[in-house]
Amino acid sequence: MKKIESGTKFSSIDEIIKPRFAGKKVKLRGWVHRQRSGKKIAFIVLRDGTDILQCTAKKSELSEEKYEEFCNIKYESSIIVFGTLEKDDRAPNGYELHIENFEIIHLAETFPISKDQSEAFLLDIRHLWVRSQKLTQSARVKAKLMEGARNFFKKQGYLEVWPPIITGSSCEGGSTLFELDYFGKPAFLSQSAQLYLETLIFAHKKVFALTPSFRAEKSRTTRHLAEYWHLEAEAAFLDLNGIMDLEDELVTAMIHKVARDEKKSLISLGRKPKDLLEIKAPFERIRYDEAIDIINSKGVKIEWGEDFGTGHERALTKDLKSPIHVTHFPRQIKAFYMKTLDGKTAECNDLLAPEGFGEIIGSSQREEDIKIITENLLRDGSDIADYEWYLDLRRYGSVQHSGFGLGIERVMRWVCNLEHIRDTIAYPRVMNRSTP
RNA sequence: GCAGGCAUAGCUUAGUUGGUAGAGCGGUCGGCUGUUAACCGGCAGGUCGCAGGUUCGAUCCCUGUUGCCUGCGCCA
Repeated sequence: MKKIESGTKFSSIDEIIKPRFAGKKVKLRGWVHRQRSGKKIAFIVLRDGTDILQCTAKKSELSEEKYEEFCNIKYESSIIVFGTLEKDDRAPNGYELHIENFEIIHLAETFPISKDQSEAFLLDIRHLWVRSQKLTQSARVKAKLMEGARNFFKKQGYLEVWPPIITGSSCEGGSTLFELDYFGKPAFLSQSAQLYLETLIFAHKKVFALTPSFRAEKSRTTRHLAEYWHLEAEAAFLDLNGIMDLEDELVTAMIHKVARDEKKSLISLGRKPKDLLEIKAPFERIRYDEAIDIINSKGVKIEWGEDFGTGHERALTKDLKSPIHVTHFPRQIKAFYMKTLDGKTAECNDLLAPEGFGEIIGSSQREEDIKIITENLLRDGSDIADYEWYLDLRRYGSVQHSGFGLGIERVMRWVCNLEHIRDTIAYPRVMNRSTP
C-alpha cells in the first residue's frame, strides 16, 4: 500500500461537480466504482463518499505502462487521480475528469459483488455492500432525518438525554426482551426508554432521546428489526392533543430537512422531494371507532376491540398522501401506562405513514392514577414490585404528561420508499442474522 | 411462533418424466469500442445444501435435517 504524502490538497467530488470548476485542475482520492477499458480510451467511475465521478484516461495522454496499469485496475481499488474537470454530457452526472496522472493506493482483489445478487448474498457480504449506492444514499437520508429531528427538538426546548440500555425490568411484556447475564443476575436490553424518560421530565420538563431498542420478537416481516433506533420524547403538562401536535411538527421538520438537503439520494431511491415538501403538520386525526368503519368499508373485516393487523393498516393508509393519526384504541389492548378518561378507551394514538407503509409512531398521554396503573399491571400479570420506582413518579409531584416513540427505520422505509426495512440500516439485525 | 417456498460453478440461474449437468455474469487470454455493470471469440471453474432410504443406478423420488426467502401474528 502506498502512503499518501501529507500536505497534499484533495478535493471531494460533491464540491467540484459545479460549472465554475469546469476546466480546473483537481486531485481526488476514492474507490473505483466501475471500470471499463479499451485500446485507446479507458474509464473508471470514482466513488469518494460524497458522490461519483467518471474519470477518463486516454492512451495518447499517458505513458504505455501507465495506461496499461490503468486498464488493470480492479473494482474497489483505492486510487488517487489528478486531472482537469470538464463538463461532458456523455458522463453519468454531466462531468468527468480527464486524467493526467494517477496513483493506485491499493489494488483490490477481485470484488465478490457483481451484476446479479440475491438478498441473502448481499446480507452475507453486507460489510462490502454498505459501499453500494443504495445503502450509502439511505445512510445519508437517515443522517439528515436525525439532523432535522435534533434541530427541531432544540428549537422546542427539549433536552437530549441518555437513558440506560441495560435494564432490570421490562417496559411492556416480558416475552420480547433479550435477556443477558448481568454479573450473575438477569438483566435485559431495553425495548423502550419511555419509563426512564418519564422520570427525567420531573427534572427537565421536556426531554428526548435517541437509543437503540431491542425486540426479541420472532417476527419475520419487511418492517421489523430486532435492533432498531428509537426516537422518543416525553413532556410534562402535555395532553394527547399536545403530544400529537408535537409529533406532526417533528415529522414535518424531519422530512422537510431531507427533502431540502438530500434531493439526489431521495430521487435515486424513488421518492420525489417535492412530494415530501407538500406534507405538512397538522396531520388528519381519526378515532379508532371511525378507523374501524373505514377499514370495514374497504372490504377488510375488523371488529371493535381488535388491534390493527398489517392488512388493516394497509387498507386505511394505502391511498393516503400524508400520515394519519388513529386515536383512542380500546384500553384493553394497550399498555398499562396509558391514560383512560372514559374507562373504555386509552388516550393514545398511532401515527401511520401513508401509502400503506404503516405505523411509525406509538404515543399516549400517561396515566397518573396510581390505582389504575396498578390495576393494569395486574391485568398484564406483571410484578408490582418491579415497578415501585415507576409508581414513585405518581407520588412526588405527579403531573399530566405525554410522550411518544418513533421508529427511525420505519420512517426511513416510508421516506426512502423502500420495500424492506433492512435497507434502512447498515447492519440489520433480524431474527436469524447477527453477522456481519 | 404459524403457513408456504427455495437450496445446481465465486454470483444469477436452466435442466434431467431417475442413467452424475448447460448458460449468463465474474475470472483468464485475445479482439473491438467515448464507454455507461457494452460487445465478440478461446480457456478454466460443479462430489447439484447435509444425512439416511427406495433403486441395478439418485442432483431428480421419499424421510429427516440445516440454511435462507416470502406471508401472517406481534410491535416502532
